[in-house]
Amino acid sequence: MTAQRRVVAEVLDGEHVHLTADEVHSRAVTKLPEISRATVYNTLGELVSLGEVLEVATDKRAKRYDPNAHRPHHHLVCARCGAIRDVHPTGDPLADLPASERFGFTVSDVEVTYRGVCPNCAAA
Amino acid sequence: MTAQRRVVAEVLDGEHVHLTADEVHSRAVTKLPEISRATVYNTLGELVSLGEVLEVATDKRAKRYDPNAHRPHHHLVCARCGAIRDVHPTGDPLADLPASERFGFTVSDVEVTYRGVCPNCAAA
DNA sequence: AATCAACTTGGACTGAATCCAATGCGGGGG
DNA sequence: CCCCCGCATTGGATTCAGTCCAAGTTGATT
Repeated sequence: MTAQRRVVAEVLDGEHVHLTADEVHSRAVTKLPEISRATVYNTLGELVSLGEVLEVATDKRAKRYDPNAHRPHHHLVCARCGAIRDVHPTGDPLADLPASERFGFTVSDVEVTYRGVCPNCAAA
Repeated sequence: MTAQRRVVAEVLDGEHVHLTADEVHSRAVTKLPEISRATVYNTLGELVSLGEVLEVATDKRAKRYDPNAHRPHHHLVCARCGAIRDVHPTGDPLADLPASERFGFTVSDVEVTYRGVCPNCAAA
């Protein structure tokens, strides 16, 4: 546990939004000016493999990092502005995939992305 | 409708797999050697806005293009090799998102990605 | 045959992410 | 207490996907 990793963890923990790696980096820089982008990427990668943080790839722009890895949830994305909210649907989508549709895969996870237009963009 | 667009459409129609733009391009080149990457991107973009083809962004590598746009379906992705299969779950995930979880969004679409390990990779 | 708009081309450019060689740092053994 | 080794960090170069743009073609219309 180095100063750099602590700073990255703090940034993620501080704001419960979905930051890009570059956003994490620029916030980290304010706390530890000499931290490099490579280290942010490394640390984010480790946090992801530790299961502490989730990668979200809702658009094909930058990946976003979701610190809320422990409570299962899905995402609601605005098609206009890209805003992301965590949502908790009822029901279990995994149960909706019958064995005949699994093609021998060992299915371990499911990711649901709802798309729509947020109130802000709808008003504009 | 130009020769270039016909070729792109043929490539997509020919193999019902999920190709990247570059894969579409290299297949298109075998049929029409002077076709450029830019044209493939343009044409894919148009097909997407016409609703003839779907973009799939399962990982953060290249977008993939799914010619099966007319029958609603979702995707099952192998976490190891990246293979993608179309699947048809039962139930309607849109119905599983209560109004209280919509935060005022006009929700129009939902995309479900199942992740697991395919039989091939499980064997290896 | 002339005109003009739409399409295509290819090369430059951008943004995101990764790679890599060099440097720095910290903790354990002497 | 100091040195040394290994791991972490750095930052610059590189890759990869995708977009942009100015110039060149094509083809439809008249």
